[in-house]
Amino acid sequence: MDFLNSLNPPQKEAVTTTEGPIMVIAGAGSGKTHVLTCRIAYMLKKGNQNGERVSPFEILALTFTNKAAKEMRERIEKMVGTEARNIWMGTFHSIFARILRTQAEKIGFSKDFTIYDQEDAQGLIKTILKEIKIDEKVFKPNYIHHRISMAKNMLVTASEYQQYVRDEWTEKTYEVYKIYEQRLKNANAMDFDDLLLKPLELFRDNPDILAYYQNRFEYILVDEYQDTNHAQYMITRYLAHKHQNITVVGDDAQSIYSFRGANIQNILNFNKDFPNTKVIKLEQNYRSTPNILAVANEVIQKNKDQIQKIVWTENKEGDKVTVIRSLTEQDEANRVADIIRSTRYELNLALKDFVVLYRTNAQSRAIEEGLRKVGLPARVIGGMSFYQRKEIKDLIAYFRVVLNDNDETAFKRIINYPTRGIGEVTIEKILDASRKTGNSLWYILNHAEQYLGKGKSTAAIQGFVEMIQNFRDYSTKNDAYQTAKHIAHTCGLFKELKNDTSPEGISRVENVQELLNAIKSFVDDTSQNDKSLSFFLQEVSLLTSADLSPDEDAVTLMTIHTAKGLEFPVVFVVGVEEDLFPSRASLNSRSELEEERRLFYVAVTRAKYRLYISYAEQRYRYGDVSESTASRFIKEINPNLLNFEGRASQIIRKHQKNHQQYLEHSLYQPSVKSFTHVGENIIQDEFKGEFIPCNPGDLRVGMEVRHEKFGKGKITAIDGTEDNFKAHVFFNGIGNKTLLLKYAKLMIVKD
DNA sequence: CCGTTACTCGTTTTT
DNA sequence: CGAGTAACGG
Repeated sequence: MDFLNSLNPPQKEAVTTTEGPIMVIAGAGSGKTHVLTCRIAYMLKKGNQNGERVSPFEILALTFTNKAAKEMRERIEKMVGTEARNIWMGTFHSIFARILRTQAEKIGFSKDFTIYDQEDAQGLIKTILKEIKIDEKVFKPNYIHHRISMAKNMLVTASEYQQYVRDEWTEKTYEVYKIYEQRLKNANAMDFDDLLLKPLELFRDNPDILAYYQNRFEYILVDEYQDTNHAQYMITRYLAHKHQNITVVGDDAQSIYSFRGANIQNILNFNKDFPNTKVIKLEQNYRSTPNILAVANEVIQKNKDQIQKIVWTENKEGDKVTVIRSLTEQDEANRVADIIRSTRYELNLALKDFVVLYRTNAQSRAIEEGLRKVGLPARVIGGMSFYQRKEIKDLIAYFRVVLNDNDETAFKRIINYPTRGIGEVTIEKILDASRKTGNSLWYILNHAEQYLGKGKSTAAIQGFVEMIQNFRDYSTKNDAYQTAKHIAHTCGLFKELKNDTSPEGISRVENVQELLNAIKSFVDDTSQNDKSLSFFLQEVSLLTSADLSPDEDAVTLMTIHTAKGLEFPVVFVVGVEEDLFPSRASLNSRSELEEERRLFYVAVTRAKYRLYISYAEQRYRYGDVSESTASRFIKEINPNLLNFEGRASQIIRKHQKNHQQYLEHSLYQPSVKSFTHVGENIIQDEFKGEFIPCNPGDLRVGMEVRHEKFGKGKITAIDGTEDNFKAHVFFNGIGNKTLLLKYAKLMIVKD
């Protein structure tokens, strides 16, 4: 196994320990993906520890994005060949959507169930609010949806939710939740949360099915475990129950999705559920320079909730981290553009080696504009993704109606788009009739005359019904692409869009064409055997912004959340200002503030060679200017690690003062952590052993040392020459220090 | 029934 | 500022 040589000892252990529960705490840039890849390749090629062959069909690997899965699969394929294609690998959502499709009847759905995205779900909630006359100005649909979603994540069903009702809010949520679930079911639709909930229901009520999957998935791997929610946690627990061969990989310091229900306790409590868990820590970073890492370590150290670990590196020193202060956000964008323009030649980098990261999608505009002005192409990831565009969703709604005649949300979207004389009043009548009689929308539409009488509207409806019927017939005789093309040209959408000759209008036509192309290549894809339109829609509805990656050479712009798991030679983190990052909404609670800090940690650790942290003193908010100040996260960094761009001396002095004040007066306390037992074990490990005196020459990067004054720390780098050896040491709760070995009496910690 | 115009409100982050 | 909604006139 030649690739084992590329692994350090803990990595090797994580790869070759095939049996039993394992938790890998993988610091940023510690080769986590490499380990996962090698681990699977190792099992396939070499078999398990008992010397048995492992088949790819027995491995289930759950990742955070489809892109991560795709990349991992490709890398494994390079190592072991085409059998890699047979591994079950994907996001929780896509894997279980696939399983649900084969088992849908068992839980009262048909296999062509529709997946409702955020917009669909919220739209449905909105109509429910209207129907039961709850003021949507007070009880915001998105907020209600969030509460329902959280409840679902916690496996609280609508009827169980009743016991949590204590005020007006929970009461309304309860009312809506009940109807919402009913309506989803009637529509033969599931929302994102259902894709995790329904499998659990399926397993709970069908022990034979559970047993089947438990047997089948002998080895389970979960990546980004720190961002799994309770439902995902339960799924893995169910599935791993029989074989107990579960490997979870994660980094508590990179847990940034609690707003989506991610539960950090999953990682902290893992070995309660799997008592013989082997904990492996990967702490050597292969990505970033010591300077970048020092900044990251120093900031994250301010968090109370964390598993103690020290990420260190042997990489070359590199440049200091640069802090950029700008007057306005335009100014900020110009500077970023300027730096990219000059650095790309200086460092001989491609444009796609640069990334600009921000806290909120809204910030992308100014940066885009700044880059455009100097002629640098930019690629904005996220925000409104392709499949969320109106014209795309419109066409997809036609597909959905053709496949699933109960899909209420899709019906409402297209019944009068393009306009065909079926107005609001008429639609209301139809919905009303459906609700009153309990008949489906499709049924009412088919018997329009009976419910609405004869008239213009009824004729229009009959025309619509005929059209859909025609599409349905067509779809049974033609493939997905032919069908899609036929629908797009016949439903009037193309005609409607072509009327608009503005640049945006033209781009909309192109987008629709692009969707058709995507379906064509889906049909032509030989590695895919399910070629139905239905399967295409399923795949499409679970795409992430990170999943789309055209390979043009352009500067990448995205949110920090989207950047998780990626790395770039040069990183700009922009808008690092109070009230923006950390977000104003997070200031009320410690845990939310700590999540912001973890987010900052994620941002910083994306950088390989150069990192710029930028803030502007003025920024547009809600259309008018507002003043802003540097984020506390900047002040938490030791100024010795930083370079200040612009009116330097003045700013440095100010910054040093800030930092000093911060250390003296702030809430900052050396880390006395609140740990669970996992954390405690890890801490205890670090405190056992004795100290031995040493000569400067004995010290190596990665060693644990003890300093008289600063206590215990880990060497993150060594430089200087002969007499002047300097060690960069990261001390627990104190941060980075550079020590002259001549003077510092360091002791090696021996275990 | 349809399209235009005036107003309100909001920003976290996304499978 | 811009998206999304309510109100109005054709």
